[in-house]
Amino acid sequence: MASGDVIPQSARADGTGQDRLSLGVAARLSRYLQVLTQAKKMGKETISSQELSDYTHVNSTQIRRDLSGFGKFGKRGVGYNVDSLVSQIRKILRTAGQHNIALFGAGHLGKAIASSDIFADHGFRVVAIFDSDPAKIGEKVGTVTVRPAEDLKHVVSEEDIVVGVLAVPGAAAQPIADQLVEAGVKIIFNYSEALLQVPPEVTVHTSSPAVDLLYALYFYLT
Amino acid sequence: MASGDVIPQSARADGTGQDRLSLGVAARLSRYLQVLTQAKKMGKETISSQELSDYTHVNSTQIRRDLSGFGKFGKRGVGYNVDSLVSQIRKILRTAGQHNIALFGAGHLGKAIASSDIFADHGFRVVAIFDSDPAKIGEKVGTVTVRPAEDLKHVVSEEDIVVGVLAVPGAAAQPIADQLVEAGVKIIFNYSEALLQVPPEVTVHTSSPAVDLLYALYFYLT
DNA sequence: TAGATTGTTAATCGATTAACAATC
DNA sequence: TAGATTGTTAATCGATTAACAATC
Repeated sequence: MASGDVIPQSARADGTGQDRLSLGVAARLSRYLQVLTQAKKMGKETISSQELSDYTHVNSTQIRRDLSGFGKFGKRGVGYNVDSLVSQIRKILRTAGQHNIALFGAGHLGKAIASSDIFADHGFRVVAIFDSDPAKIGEKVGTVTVRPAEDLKHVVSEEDIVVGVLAVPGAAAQPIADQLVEAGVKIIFNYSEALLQVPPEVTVHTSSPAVDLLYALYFYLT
Repeated sequence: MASGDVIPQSARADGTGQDRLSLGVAARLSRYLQVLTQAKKMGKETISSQELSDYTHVNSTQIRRDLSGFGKFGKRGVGYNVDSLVSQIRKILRTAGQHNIALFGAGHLGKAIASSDIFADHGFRVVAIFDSDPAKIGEKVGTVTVRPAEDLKHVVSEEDIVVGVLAVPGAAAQPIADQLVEAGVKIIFNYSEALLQVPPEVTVHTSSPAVDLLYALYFYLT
């Protein structure tokens, strides 16, 4: 009834191929990738499982285990080569390519997202920005021009967009989600606080910084 | 060496009291809280474990299990009362009160955060905003005036701030994190892509929307 | 009552960790 | 060589799930 869940099958993390990764392995590999991407920017050439552990809060044994399931990527006594580990993980996650995303909402949040490196670093490109406020149409955000909501369907198919990002107020989120679904978007990234109703084949990820904060606070308070 | 990790002890989720919750239970309870808060806004009075499951992507049996460890909060055949479940979970997470947060960076992202309900809904109040750009000092963001970085230490102790939120470019993040640590902040919420080095008693949470997206994409692509 | 949903059990599966030989 | 760190094993612990009696 609600957001389309990701239904994983049992997975073998042994690198033998066709099976899906388990939810946990896929999530952790994504996190390693984030740290590695950043480590690369900082000019780091190798990284140990212990360093990765410090940054991801994942046990170092588990990191070595996760990685060794797909090959012998490390050098004993040295660690992992950052560059080659990045490409290995990208290959495993099959996210080596470029992916186009559409952003909805050209307010402060939308502008922050469009101008940040966060998505760009991982191969996501904001190729279209929409807003329902006529005053914002035509405005430039970075190199992209804000378009009216009516263009959505057309742009989604034209530009091969699979991810829609909602940077709008909670009250506006559901109607836009409906439009995205109708236009064929399969992944919705929801930055509003609204709970979205979508068909089961669509995945909704709701960003929840306050939830993360509550969680961090619990361990601080106890 | 890196971000301070949260080191949980073994926990009994049986409501008998003093022990810490496990990482998993605390994380899930936080997510239930987010959904319940939103459901309440939408005027919902009761909610079933199945509905909670639809929105959180957590198995409904596990939700009932998580909750029943602390008491019999539900009514068979009916579900859980939203209001009372919110206060029960707040009690369990010991986050029933107000918490003050300091925000660093008055750019698009900072403004988006300060004006959103996301933190406010969960009892977090942005009581101070800092920026290192002299041009921004004195500017109003919502009801809060942007202050110079020099005020940081003074404000943190004055206003009883435990959480610092970084909404600054990656290159600026580490020096500000250092200042926050020096001022006594114990939880840093990092919206930049930088990897932060902090002492072990400080918890860093790095927001990683692109990582979440990579992860969602993997399951879409396979 | 009939239908729905909780609370709980029992069985399984995956995550986690310590330890250490292999080896760079 | 000596030190460091991987790759891997084995043992444990917690998460997950199906199933169903209890009961609203």
